[in-house]
Amino acid sequence: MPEGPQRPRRGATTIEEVARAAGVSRQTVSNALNAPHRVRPETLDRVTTAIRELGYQPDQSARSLRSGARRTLGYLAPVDDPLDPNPLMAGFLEALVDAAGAEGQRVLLFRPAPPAGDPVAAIDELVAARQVDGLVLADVLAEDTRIAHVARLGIPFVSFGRTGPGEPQHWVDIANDAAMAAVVRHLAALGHRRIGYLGVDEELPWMAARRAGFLAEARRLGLSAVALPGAAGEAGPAPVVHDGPADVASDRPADGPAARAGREEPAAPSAVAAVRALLRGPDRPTAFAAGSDLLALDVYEAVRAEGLPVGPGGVAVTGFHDTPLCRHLHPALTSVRLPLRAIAGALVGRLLGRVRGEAAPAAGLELPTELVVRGSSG
Amino acid sequence: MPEGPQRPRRGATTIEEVARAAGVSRQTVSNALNAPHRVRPETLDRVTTAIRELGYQPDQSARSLRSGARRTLGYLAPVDDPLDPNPLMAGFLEALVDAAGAEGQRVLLFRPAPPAGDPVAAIDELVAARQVDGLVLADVLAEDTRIAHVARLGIPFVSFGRTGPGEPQHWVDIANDAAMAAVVRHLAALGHRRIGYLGVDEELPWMAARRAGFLAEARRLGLSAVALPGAAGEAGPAPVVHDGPADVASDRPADGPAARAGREEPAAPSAVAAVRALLRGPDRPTAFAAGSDLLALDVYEAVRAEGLPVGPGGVAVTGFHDTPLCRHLHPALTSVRLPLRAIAGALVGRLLGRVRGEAAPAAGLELPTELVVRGSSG
DNA sequence: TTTGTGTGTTTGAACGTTCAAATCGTTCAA
DNA sequence: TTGAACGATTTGAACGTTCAAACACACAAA
Repeated sequence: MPEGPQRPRRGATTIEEVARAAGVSRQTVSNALNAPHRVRPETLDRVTTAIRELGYQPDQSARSLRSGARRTLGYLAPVDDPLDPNPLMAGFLEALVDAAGAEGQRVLLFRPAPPAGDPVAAIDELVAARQVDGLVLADVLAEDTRIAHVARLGIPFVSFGRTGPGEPQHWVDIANDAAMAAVVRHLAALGHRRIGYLGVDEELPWMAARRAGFLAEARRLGLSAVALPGAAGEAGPAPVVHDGPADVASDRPADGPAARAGREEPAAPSAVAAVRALLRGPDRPTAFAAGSDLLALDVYEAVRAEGLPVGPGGVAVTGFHDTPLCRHLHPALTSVRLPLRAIAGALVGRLLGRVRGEAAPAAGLELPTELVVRGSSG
Repeated sequence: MPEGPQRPRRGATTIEEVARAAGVSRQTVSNALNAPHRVRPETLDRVTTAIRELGYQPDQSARSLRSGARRTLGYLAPVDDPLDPNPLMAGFLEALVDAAGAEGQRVLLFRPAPPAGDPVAAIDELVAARQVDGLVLADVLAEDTRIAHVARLGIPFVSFGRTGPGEPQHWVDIANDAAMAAVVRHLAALGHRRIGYLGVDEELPWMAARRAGFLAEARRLGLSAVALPGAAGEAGPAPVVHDGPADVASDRPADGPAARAGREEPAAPSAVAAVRALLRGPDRPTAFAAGSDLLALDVYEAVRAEGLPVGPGGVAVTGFHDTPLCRHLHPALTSVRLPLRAIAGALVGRLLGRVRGEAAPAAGLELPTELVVRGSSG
């Protein structure tokens, strides 16, 4: 059973061997790599050739030890509800790794040690061991302890998701409210005059922003709008309703992820029931915007249960995230696509700026989304 | 605008300071950390206290440089079709990071540089820079060039997904065929005698195994079975059909990921059409197993389009992967849950064994799945 | 001729840790 | 009493790189 050659884990080519081969000193090889402009073109050529022929690559540990630069960014994976994971994390991570790679940086993934690990402790370990130059955080909440902690530590960081007004503004985020406003305009352009919104977990900033964006734009356009909390509550608070230019009543659903933790199967039917009730009532909405693609499934179900077709002829439906699910639905689901590559690029750019000690931009960056129109509304 | 204290990136506590504080030498501190049994209990106590009080953690770069151990595992993220990403990658990565963390290892994420990057080159870079002790590969195909390459390099590796018979057997995988056989038994136990299967991308080993497992178990139980290629083809090859103990005809759909690359929207409707045709035909199946949760959506659509209910009373449906989607469908979708934490644990265990130079197990490891029964079949 | 100013290259030291070998006591067998 | 063996600890060196400073040389200005 041949297993390949004895692996030469130790003893890879060093800078010294390259130097000897090129007839120069250690440092010149180092310069050729890190500051080519300091090396005479002819010498550079000789060194480059030697590097190529010997297949040399600097040992990253030695580099880091001496220079202090780790060339690695840490990504703190959010600990989300395994039953309700953030639907875009996989795609975001890919984009992040690509963006980092384009800048010569690697991405180190880490998580609080389960069970119920402390993210702050995980950050401390990584930083104390000097394994990363900077940190990328995601799923940032209002008053997030992680933000306060990394700011105190003084390690460069950025976040996908905006931080509070009193905190450092090193964030990149999508314009959740504007995205939902665009959805409302899209539906209005199709002739819809009474539209509904189905949300969930409204204490999450991005969810709250989507709902707010929906209501604001509907009011601006003089549409009649109904916003449903998607959470399960027997009697529950009254949904936000306003007609025409009336004022918006405020409410907050009582339960969130905390209340739902530990459940085996969520009480999704109540969301369906709420939408059905609306569809049966007077002035039923002719269109529904959902706060996520998965929530749109509940809307589909409610619409069909009421014997109506989903789509422009019946009840139009839109989602959020543009997950692969959208294309597999019938009709395919109109959804909001996030510019993950742009987000990742901006995050990496800003983070490296901070790592290099450049002055930080005074404000966060808000990126636009793209509405992908499909059969469910077009 | 206060920005936190000047960050002390350089100048963190070193082993020397700890040694001084504890009144011992460098090496004793090192021993206390790496080989506590060599240190007298009383001394160990003093050192441990000093470490805690000074908040010392060894610099990972210095450690790696001297000892050669990187304490980091590389995960080569597969470059999958962005329109059809592997649905379990996010969950698998989380499990992998946790399993690695439990062994004191970090996970470094890397990808071939886009566009159209070469995975082999990406591996070479990482290995040449000595940034990882071992590699985890995923989505392994038959005759995968990555496997041959890492075997040749001699770097320890493991794969999620089995390797070919001529290759090293350092893999962990789920029993795709057994999982689908369990689905068939589940449906048979519910009284179904004629069942259908909807697959896609059957040249992928795991998809082929699911299909094969379905057909084999159906035959064993004497059921009548129909397996549909889920791919879009106008006339397409005839689906595999067998009744009772008859022999299985073979076919292969003409197009796969390659043929589908670059498309904006997939031709999913044809899968729906194929299922509908089957449902309209004589001896229509009373149950359908799908090769993934997303494919189950097509089955739902087909069943409803034929005016039948999804569920035990009408046409039973099952999926694969147990994604969050399952719980949001109406009725909720019965699906096959993958033991991601067990897989990750086994992979990390085997990989570290190889890193330490222990003898490799002679064979791969196949882990069982779990059937989660929900409304669509229960 | 001397001095100054670059440009390109080399040399010595250092980064923080662990390895390998040496040292210092103690205990036990000869 | 010697010395062999062991356990606990220390010392010197090394891992492979980059920093900081020194050096060599060419060329222009005084």
